[in-house]
Amino acid sequence: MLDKNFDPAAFEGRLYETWEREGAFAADPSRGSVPFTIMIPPPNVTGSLHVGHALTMTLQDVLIRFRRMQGRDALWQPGTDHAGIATQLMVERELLREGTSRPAIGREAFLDRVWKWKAEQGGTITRQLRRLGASPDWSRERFTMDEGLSRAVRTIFVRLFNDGLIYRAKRLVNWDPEFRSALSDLEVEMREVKGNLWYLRYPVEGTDRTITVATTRPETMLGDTAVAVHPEDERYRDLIGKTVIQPITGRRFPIVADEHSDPEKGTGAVKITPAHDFNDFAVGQRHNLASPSVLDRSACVTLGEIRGECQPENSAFLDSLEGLDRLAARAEIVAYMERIGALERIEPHTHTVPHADRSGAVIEPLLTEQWFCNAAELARPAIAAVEDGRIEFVPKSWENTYFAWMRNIEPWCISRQLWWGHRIPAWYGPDRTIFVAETEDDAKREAEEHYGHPVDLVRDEDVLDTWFSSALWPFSTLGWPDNTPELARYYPGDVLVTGFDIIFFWVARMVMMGLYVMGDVPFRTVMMNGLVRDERGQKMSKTKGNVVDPLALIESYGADALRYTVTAQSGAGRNIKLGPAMVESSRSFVTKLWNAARFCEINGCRPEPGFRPADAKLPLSRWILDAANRCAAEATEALDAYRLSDYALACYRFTWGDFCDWFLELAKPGLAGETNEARELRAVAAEVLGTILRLLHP
RNA sequence: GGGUGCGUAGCUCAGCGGGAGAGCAUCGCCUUCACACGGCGGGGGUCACAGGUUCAAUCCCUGUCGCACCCACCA
Repeated sequence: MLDKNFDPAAFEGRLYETWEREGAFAADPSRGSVPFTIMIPPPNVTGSLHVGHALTMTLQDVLIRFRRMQGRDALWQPGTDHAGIATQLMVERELLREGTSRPAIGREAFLDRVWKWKAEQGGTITRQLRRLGASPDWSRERFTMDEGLSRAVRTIFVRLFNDGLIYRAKRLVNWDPEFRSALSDLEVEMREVKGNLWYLRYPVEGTDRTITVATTRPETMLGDTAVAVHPEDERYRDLIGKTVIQPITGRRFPIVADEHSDPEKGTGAVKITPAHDFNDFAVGQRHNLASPSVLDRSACVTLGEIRGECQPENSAFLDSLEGLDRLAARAEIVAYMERIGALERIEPHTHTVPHADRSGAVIEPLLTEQWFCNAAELARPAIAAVEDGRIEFVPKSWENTYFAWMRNIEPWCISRQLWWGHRIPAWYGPDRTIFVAETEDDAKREAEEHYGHPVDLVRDEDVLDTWFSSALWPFSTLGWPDNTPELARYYPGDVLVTGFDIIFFWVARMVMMGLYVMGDVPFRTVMMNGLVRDERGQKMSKTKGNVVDPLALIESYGADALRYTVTAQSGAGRNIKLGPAMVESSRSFVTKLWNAARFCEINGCRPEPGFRPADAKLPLSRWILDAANRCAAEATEALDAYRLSDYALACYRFTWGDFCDWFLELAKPGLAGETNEARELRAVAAEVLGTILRLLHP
């Protein structure tokens, strides 16, 4: 006898173990059926399950179970990501707590430490996915730093390099001074900050005039190489071409005319610091200006590059700046300018300042040598693939977002000054000639050929952006570069399900790499799911304390209740609101279903081996069977079209409204006994219950 | 500055050219032998606002306001 209240905790774990043990989730290339592939967005290996995962993984699980039930050879490829920056940060913090640090223990020991951390924490997320009831083929689990996947990374790096699509260049990059690494544009987050606008007077040489520039970062004035004014600006027209004298260093540089200057902003005259500002860098290129760096990798003042040009009278002050943090230097410089009467005024000013999304540090644009990927070249076929419909987004409106970014894509900075990640397969000869090869031996051979004799090579210190290996996920997990049966069978995948927050980070780059390496798209449909918010629609964050823990919800209400909630809420690409109240109402549905099954059991409604639905005679039977068919058709249609909430609601309506409230209530009086009618009703009840269970299985 | 999405019952949302809907909440009744995590019944909306197209507009167009998010050069 079933208990009247369903206790999910007692069943879900046991049932899952049986499923997994019996290989119910395993894809089987030797099966004859048509494959159906979903690549899991690999979660951070040391992460834990949050509501966003709960949503996206549930939706994928619904789709994969649906196709599996249809007899397709369904592969849901699981795995985890090494998450370079995030993981390294966590381990570094742990080291700091122990009173040591990453530089102190050295690269090798540090990497050992991260692997150890991974070994300890690595199982958490996959355990939690199991608790959610997700059904990927665990026997094929991969990790982005597995030997196989690492080989894929090296192979593609070499290929892209040989094709001229990866190159090393000295460019202005987003620099995280706290983490001391370059970041890609995507890892930068603009935040509004209250600051000041300092108006600084620069004397114009050979006149008694000054020109006033406004800046939010006075410390960068040390690296100025020009003042720019708009060519049409009447106020400054006569000053164009004249020379200004930097008040602190005494360096001389021209006043140039450039469209970049906006007469409306500040004073209309802007100081140009090519080495520390992206716009200024562009201006510098147009006017052939030098671009001396005055901040080092920790964002501390370094005057090496300009020292020779400075006037000796201020060397005491300049010496005092050397090595100062940028903010300390800012204060000193402002004070100095005020002392010499060159500070016109200070205006409070709110502006958006770039921050590193992980460390939170203020980004300092820095001129450094980095590895870049020519994304524009790779983007061209990737744009075409969406234009001509080989890839379709659901909902379609996301295609515009994709296009907008892809059509204006900037070179992708792929090197990171981290230790945890795929080390760049590049070696340098004694004269800094670069040898890119899959292995050190290959590099040495190339070098020997180049120099005519064996030489010692030094390997590049940097590692690759985490997203570089993620971009290869759709084929690297299937064994590429080897020509495996899996690769032939499961590539390209069918649908990718993910949040729109990583459309550029991941989706776009998978398309680029898939087309470049495989000559075909990595998936045909991209289903975008929304972000999960709290019950009032607010973003969840630890500081607000409104984070909902999916595991707590599972404990209280059961995995099915949570899964049903997120599926029913997941309207096409829109954000979903999630809180205990909603899961609670789903739990009621689960209980309702449980009790319907219990009712059938109590009343002896068991599947009749000889029963055929077409033989049903009673109007009630025929009606419910017909309704069940319609519900099944509706559910299937909704799932085919990726309208998962419609699917969930159709099942809900039929189960509760039609089956429980009408059919079971009306059938009650006639269920008992051995009449033909009673036998038919019992068989129909069992039949329809079976349909419902199958429909709701996903 | 550019762009996207959303504003429909107290809440969450569906509908998207001709009857304003669902679930939850609420109210009333039901101490019924599957389920009170239940059953039956009821109340509740000038479909953000202003114009326009149409025989007809919540639905199409234009504009306004409000909310959210994305992109963008930190003067």
